[in-house]
Amino acid sequence: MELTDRKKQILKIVVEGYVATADPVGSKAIAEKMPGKISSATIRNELADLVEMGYLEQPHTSAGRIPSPKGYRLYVNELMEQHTLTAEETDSINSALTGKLAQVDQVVSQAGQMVSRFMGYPAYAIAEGRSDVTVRRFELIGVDEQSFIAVVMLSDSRVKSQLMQLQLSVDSRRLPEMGHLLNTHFTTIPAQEISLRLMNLSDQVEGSWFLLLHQVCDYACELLRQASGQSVFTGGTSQLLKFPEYRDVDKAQELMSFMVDSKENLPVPMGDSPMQILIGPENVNDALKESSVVIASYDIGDHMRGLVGVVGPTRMDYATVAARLSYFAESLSRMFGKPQLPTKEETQQ
Amino acid sequence: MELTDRKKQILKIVVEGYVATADPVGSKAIAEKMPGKISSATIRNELADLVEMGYLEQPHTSAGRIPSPKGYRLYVNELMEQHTLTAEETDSINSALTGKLAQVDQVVSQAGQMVSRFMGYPAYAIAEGRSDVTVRRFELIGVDEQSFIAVVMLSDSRVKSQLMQLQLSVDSRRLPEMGHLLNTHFTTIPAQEISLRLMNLSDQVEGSWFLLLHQVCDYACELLRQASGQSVFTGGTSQLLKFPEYRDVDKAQELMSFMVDSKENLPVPMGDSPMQILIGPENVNDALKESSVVIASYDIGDHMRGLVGVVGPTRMDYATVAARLSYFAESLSRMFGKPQLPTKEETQQ
DNA sequence: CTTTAGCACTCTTCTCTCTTGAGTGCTAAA
DNA sequence: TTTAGCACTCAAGAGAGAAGAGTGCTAAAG
Repeated sequence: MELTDRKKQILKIVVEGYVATADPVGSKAIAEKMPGKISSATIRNELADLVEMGYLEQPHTSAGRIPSPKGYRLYVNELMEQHTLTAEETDSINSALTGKLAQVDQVVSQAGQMVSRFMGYPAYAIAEGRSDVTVRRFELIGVDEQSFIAVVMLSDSRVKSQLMQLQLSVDSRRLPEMGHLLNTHFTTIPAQEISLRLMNLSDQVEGSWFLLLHQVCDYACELLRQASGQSVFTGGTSQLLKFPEYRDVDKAQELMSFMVDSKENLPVPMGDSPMQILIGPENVNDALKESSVVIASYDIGDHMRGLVGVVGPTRMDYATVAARLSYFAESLSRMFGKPQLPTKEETQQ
Repeated sequence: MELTDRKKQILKIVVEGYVATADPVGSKAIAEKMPGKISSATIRNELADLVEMGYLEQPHTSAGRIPSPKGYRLYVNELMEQHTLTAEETDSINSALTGKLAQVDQVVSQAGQMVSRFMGYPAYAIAEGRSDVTVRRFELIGVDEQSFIAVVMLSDSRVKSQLMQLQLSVDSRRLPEMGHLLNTHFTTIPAQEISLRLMNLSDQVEGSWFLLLHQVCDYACELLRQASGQSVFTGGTSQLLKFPEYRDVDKAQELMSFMVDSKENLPVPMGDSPMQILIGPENVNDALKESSVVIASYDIGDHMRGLVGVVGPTRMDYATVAARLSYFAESLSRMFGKPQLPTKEETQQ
């Protein structure tokens, strides 16, 4: 059977009607929205075809039609009109972002909540870890006889620091020397290597100083470990409850606790496309089989990517969500996409 | 009318029965749990008295009784038996805490979720800000011709650092000099003062270096601002849905969005008691009038306090929650209560 | 004066049935 | 191929009846 233009148009009306009201759409309502005068009977014939082809479903014999996942997919791929953002929409995204631009880390952890607020759906943000992060530089700053600050600069240009106690009172004038030792032996190597080399040094450095090195190296390893693990932040899960498809408390809780407790299993985009839409059963994870996810990725620093995703019922306003989310992701790319340190090439010019 | 021991005992049975099952408790069930043989008719007489006195309520004429807020209050004040934690309970709290002890900031932000997990109720954590935090020390570390690291040590012993770009290429050998300038002019003073003094310096320092000072001072002011504002973290709000009193999606959403969007209004303890229980209408906030809150506070650093709270239906297992929460708070006090830097007195001994 | 047994009464909850109305599928004519 | 007409289906809502838990009251017993 052929998928005529008229069939497509009917499908589009059904999707948009159902997205707007959550009620199955009947032939009469469709007839009114179709250009030209077509009777509801004709529409019914077409609807029957669309059901047969798998683009629509009927909840029961005497209800209107609702889109099937396949129907949504066709809608998203071909029928959906580009939603152009209003000034209001872009403004509210911009203003929220400009306030918080301080630190990359913070933005990622807040992105989930921000996205959720703008989209009106639960959302999440993932910063993918990189296993190739190393320490670029150590710095030790003496504070008093019993404490010092360890500053660690990572190869992804993030800087972390922590106050540390000295177990034994030692002459802080030797701190620069220890810093030098750290910089010569423990930079640009992976975490496992750090532990190894530290062991080798245990003979060459006297006890109390070795403890200091140990403390700093532990801290560095912890940072590298954190950098290599991906971090996931969810936000606005309670927005789920406003959708009729989650009025059933058990369904709502299933998805909510999935988003909170099994964050790590939230979908990440396959391939390189900057925006991806997963509809209902297209999701691998059981908890999402009746929901849809829209994902957009953005650049962080040099070669890193982060992603933001929106979760909702399959009856999601894909056009609006996709437009807003991609704008949001582009904004983040614009803010953090450029390397934070100028590269060698740029410096030379 | 007198509140006899027997009446109290009946009240206790009603509270504990209702807390366990969420069903109104009938006279027959009570009679079976009472020591000695007392008929259900006698119990009914007592129940009628307890209702008259305001300790119990009946949802409708032919249902059992449920405790009123006043009844819960009496239970909490007098009747509740101290719940002693099992080894399992303490172990799981300890093990979760020991893993994350790295940084105070992180613990506060994760405490909400951790508490929620252990209690089985939604929870929150607040770190109260202090307005008297100042910068104790600045440190500038050159990275390359166009960037440096600003390290700021605050008077509450926290250390923060950030990578900064230089607008103009300047000789980084003068960085220590700038650091010295910052340390002599901008430490131990409040944020407003920093802005003021910076203005005064604008003449004395040449343009590009002034920009650098500006950048660092802005960062410091932002940190002080953050330190003075209180931060609130909620966790496990989706746990609400498992309680029958929140099966009504609208009620659930009201409380959930209150906990997420109006975090700042979550109750803080009055007075000095380390543990506080607010039952139903005792809560000031409308959104909490039908819920209860258990709050415990703990020490951070020298003279600071943080707090953790649990939110749930008035039908809450107060004995268990109180015991676990106070243990949790005590553990945090133990970990962070001691000043992170030894005080002068300790050093001199 | 307190406790108890007995019994009618109340009120929720569950189930079953009936009604209503939206929407369909099919047929036959245009 | 389109349309009008009509019988049919099914969910949702309203009522009615039955079941069951628990009460309140009364009168007798301790």
